[in-house]
Amino acid sequence: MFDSANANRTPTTSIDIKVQPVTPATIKVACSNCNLRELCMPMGLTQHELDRVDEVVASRRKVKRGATLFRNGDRFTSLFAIRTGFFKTLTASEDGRDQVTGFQMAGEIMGLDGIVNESHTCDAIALEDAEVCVMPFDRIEELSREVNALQRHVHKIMSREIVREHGVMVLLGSMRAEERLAAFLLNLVQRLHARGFSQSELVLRMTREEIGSYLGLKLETVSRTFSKFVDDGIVEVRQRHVRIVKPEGLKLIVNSQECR
Amino acid sequence: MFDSANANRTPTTSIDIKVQPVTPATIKVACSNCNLRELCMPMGLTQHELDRVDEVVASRRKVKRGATLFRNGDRFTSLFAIRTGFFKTLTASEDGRDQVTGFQMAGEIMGLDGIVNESHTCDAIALEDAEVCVMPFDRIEELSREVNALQRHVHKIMSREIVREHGVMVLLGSMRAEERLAAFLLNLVQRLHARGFSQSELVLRMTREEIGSYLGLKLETVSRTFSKFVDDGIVEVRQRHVRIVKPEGLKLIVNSQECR
DNA sequence: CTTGGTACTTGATGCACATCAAGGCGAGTG
DNA sequence: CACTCGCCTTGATGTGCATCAAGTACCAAG
Repeated sequence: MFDSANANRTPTTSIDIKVQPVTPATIKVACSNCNLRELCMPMGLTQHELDRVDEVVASRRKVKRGATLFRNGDRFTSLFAIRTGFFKTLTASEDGRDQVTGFQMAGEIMGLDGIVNESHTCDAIALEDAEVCVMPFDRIEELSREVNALQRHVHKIMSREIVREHGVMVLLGSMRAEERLAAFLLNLVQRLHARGFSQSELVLRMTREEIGSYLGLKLETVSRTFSKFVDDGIVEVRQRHVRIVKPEGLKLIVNSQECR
Repeated sequence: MFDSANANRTPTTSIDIKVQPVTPATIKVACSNCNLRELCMPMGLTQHELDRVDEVVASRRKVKRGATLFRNGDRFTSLFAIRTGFFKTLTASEDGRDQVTGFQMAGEIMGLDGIVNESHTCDAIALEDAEVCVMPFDRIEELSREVNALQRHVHKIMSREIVREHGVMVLLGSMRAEERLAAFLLNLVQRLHARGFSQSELVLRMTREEIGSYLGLKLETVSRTFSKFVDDGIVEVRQRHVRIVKPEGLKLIVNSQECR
């Protein structure tokens, strides 16, 4: 399960959203040999279990930059593991107010919100061309009854999401603008680093407005705060290219909590 | 499973925290005849499944007002279903900043945050004398491999928590003080109403400061906002006793979104 | 090249909420 | 009864961020 990003993939045309059934004819691109498996697969499986887990991915789907993977109100059937690309999830309250509730990158799972009412409660939109593994949820449930490690893994993924959101609540409820942005940047590089990217350089896939929406700030405030960090020599910013010069500087800001 | 609050309970002394093993000697207080089962049990079980689910609750535990059920760093072993009483959960970031991340009432489940790392990441503190059902998580996992409805139920509970937190993120990220408090009150009465209490009257179990912490506001702001609602004739407030005079007034405030 | 559009930056001003400060109310206690 | 303590209310003032506004940089299309 949770197969994502592999060099061996079938060539595809660039139709906006395309479903590729996984059949014997398709070149085998299984979770078991996916290079993201440490990120999204349960560890310590037997070979037999690994083979079973491969069955979870029903198909793959390409999502063009700007396209929607699923949207609020869509019937829930599957979870999605990101193979490549970058997403945002948008939650809309009844009254039209909407807000970015997360940014997801390769190896992360989307769609957990849909389980309760069998219908999604947020929109998932690709911020760059992406490919996801489609994992029908009833198949996940079926298999996780048989493979204990998979069952535990599913529980952990959901629990991790709950804990992550606790962190965002603390951020939104008690941090000042500089602290929020510093925490955001640190979180991003940390996740990118876990995927083999630089610890100090990153390319933002989202606009200032999207960052602001996520952090509960206006885009002008995000921009100003970036500028302040640059003035203070903590980061260098050119467009969406960010280079963290003093990571300790950011950590210091997050832990300062002079306010509230 | 998820047995909570029942009239038939064994008499206990008032030792601060007390564990009551469920043995044949104990008067039978099973989920299957718990009056909260519609809230926290999967529906549509066969009698046999019901009997199995009863086994999930290993013991019960009383928690005095102000006492801690579990705290950040405690080893995770069990989920807790509230039988009676009212809790808050507090999340503390490394730097000592802490924040109320939720208020839980009878029929609700606590401890989901502990699954990922097998250790709790928040404190659960009783706001009034309470009793919880202790449900060892490995027993839940074991049984949910056999009872499909239970498996689905566990997934739904976790997904529901994720969706709830999305709502809080929107609240914290985009609402003004009045909107936050109005949304908070509406949420509370709605949940209380589902438990058979009044739709218009409620007793707050938490201080203004705790409400403020949850809503990302200072206690003075919470107090002032209450006063404003009283001036506008939307609610009546006497201490922690709140009477909602115009529920539409509150709904209007939540949906106004004039700001941000 | 020019043109247009989107994303971003920066300045000026205003406002919502925090902060600081001074009581008031109710409950428990000596 | 007075006393204390925790919790709450209310006023005065300050400030962090939103809002409004103008202008710049970059990119894609003509």
